[in-house]
Amino acid sequence: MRGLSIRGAQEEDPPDPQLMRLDNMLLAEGVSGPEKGGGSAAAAAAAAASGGSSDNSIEHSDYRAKLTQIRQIYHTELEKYEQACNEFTTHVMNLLREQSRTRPISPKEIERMVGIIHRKFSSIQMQLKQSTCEAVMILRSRFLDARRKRRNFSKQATEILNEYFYSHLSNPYPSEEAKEELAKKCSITVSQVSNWFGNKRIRYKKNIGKFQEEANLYAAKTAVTAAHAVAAAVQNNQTNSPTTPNSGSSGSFNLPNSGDMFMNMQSLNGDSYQGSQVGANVQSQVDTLRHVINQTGGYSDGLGGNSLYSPHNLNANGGWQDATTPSSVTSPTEGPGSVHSDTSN
DNA sequence: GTAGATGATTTAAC
DNA sequence: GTTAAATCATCTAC
Repeated sequence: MRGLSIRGAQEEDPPDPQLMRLDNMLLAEGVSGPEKGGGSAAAAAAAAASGGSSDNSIEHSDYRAKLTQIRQIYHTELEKYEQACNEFTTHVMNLLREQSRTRPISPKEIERMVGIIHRKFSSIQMQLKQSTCEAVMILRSRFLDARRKRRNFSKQATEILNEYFYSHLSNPYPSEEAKEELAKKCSITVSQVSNWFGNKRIRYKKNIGKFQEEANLYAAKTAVTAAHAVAAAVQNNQTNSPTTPNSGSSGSFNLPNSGDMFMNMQSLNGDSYQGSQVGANVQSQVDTLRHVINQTGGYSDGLGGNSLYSPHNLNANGGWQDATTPSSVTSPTEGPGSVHSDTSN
């Protein structure tokens, strides 16, 4: 009859904070909101976190596809529950209507019954929302956790990074510009470059012997180039004006002021070119050359702890022995802890 | 399946 | 903010 309405019961429902929280989350994740652009915020955040890799869009669409799947399931289930709720309410109302023929039924009693039904169904709905939220959280954490989809860098990228590392072994702290350059060359992000150098430094330091072979490889690889470049630099220095002969594609790595290593190299070779006038790429090549000279002249026992290559790079504390290490007399400006700029212009 | 390699993250120091 | 160091999670070669 007229009194048999379910509206009253719905209006009486106090706003459940837990339910509100779930609703808000589902809305934010694009599960319960408008159809278009669902979960875009989360996907965008995840995309940003993934570091902008080339397969980013694929994973992005994968995320969206899965989110859509969750959304569909949620809506189907929600619809089912609502339908079941309505059907059951109608059924109970019909029963009450029939009963009203035999006994008087007050509107309050009807309201109470409807209230019970709704509470039951809303608790089911709450469970649905909760499990949907959990599903979204799992999906999101899987998508956001970069470690789960770690990809090794390409061989070329690793080579570029290694070349830089071993040719700057005296101070393997690329400046921001150098990092950007390397990132561009390797098609990775600057933070990936930083990560790589962080990992490389610590792993190299921990086991120099293990990396000796690799160091030799990269040193030999660039030895010819270094020899040519140094020769050219010397020639330039003798014949040309003091302008920096810096046309390397790897950017300009200038030597601000000669360090121990560099000075050693000068005496080692007997050459007398000035570090401040030669492009810093030469300095890296000097590193390489020195290593090659040491390696060919020295005896490698495989452990490398006291090899000719490593000790000049690492100080007693395990830090990198650099020309600009604070303990050094020459230049107390740089070293671990500050952004190094052996490539400063 | 496993060991080692490797990229990413976390924590603490600076 | 960057860094070292430890750790995690995944990849890769066997």
